[in-house]
Amino acid sequence: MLDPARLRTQAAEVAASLLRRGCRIDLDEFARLDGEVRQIREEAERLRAQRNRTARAIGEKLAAADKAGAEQLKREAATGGERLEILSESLRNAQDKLHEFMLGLPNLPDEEVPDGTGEDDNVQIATCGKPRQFDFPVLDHVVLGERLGLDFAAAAGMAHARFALLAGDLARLHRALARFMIELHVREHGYTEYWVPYLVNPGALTNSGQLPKFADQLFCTERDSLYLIPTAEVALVNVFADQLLDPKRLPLRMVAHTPSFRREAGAAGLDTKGMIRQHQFDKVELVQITEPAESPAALASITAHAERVLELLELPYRRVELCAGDLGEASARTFDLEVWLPSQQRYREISSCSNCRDYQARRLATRVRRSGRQANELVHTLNGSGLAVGRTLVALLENHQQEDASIAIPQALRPFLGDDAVIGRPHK
RNA sequence: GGAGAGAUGGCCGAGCGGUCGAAGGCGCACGCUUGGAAAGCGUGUAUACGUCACAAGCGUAUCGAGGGUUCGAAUCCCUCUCUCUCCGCCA
Repeated sequence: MLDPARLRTQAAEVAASLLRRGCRIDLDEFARLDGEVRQIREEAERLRAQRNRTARAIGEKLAAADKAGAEQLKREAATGGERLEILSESLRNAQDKLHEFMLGLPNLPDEEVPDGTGEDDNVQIATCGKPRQFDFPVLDHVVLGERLGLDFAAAAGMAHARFALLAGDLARLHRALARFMIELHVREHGYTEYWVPYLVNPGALTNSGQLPKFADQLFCTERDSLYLIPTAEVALVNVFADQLLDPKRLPLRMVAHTPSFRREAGAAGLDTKGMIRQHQFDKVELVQITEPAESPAALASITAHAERVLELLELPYRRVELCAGDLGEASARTFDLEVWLPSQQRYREISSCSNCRDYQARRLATRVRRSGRQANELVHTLNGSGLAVGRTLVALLENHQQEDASIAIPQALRPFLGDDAVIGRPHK
């Protein structure tokens, strides 16, 4: 959510900023809704102040044993209640409308964010690692995976399209990857591990920015009105909802390994083959909660933490900065990490690291306590995938395949895989 | 799912129709004390919104949430949510 005060005082700047990401705000509508709220509230507060004064006076009369005076005041106070009731009702309505309007607005892009309207305008910042030259025909992860225990038919049979099932060494590899990532972030990057609910209520999703706009992308349990998390970010960021934090506790670094569930509505025809785009995928998610001034540095750190995973797994990748038009709803600035896929001869997203500044914090009401007469402040929140486990599995299979279709395991991962150096060697 | 108990400020905990935004303690901040620290002593310390200069002051709201009774509700009534205990079921 944007700062309503800023929208009042710097309307033109806000509108221009939103326009960069392709969002046209109706400033007149805002002014109308906001003005209505303020006008009604002013009158309601005046009436309430009057009522409170009278009630206090009655109390004083009674304390002074002035029964007659108290009765007199009571008679006066009896009128005017209906007007206040009407005002309260319309105030509630006006506030709801304003709130709904505000919930529809995305975050403002940071000034450094490049212009652009979509994916094609994103800016490559760096490439890291060289795509390997193969001296044999490369196989894609579906062919490689099926040899090892990847089974889409079984998954579709028991669930639906866009679900996968892993067996044997592939399931072991998947588990090893997740453990490797989370241990790295906990032991070397200073994150605290969380284990969180995979079903959350609408309030949690509104706080993190998924609702009300993106309900279509979420799986919902009809009977209980709970939603499956589309990312652990939702759960992690809500841990500190409604809290006033001691600045000494910041920055908070949190990591969780969870499944993520996405309906992928509107993605018909995209990545229909393979494990790239699934309804359910595991992800190791990083979240940082920081002092406002620290969030730019934190974005750099969270991105570096995700990159470290790719480096240790010896996977070639590049870092891309999203243009204003491609930013996620809550993000002010985002770096995507894209891993090289030999079968596709291109880089594919494997991590997205975002600084949401105070956009989520405002909905969450997560603040830092300031001493003296300084006003308390909203924290900044950041999130990044460190990494998407399924896509990492895909990248690992393809990049580390050998001529006999077995998979070489990078050194750093071996301790998590019973020290195996290769998996899927053909049987003699 | 059944029965009972509870939900108060950053935390603990009193209050059970009026001057209660709320005693007391802890914590925290500042000061005194000290060679320095601890202890001790003193002072201060809820949040959000409005007005306004993001000051002071003033006003409004907030004692789990929503409704009700009343001139007036943390306190009384109703509904809901959550937590705990016991029973049932169960990975």
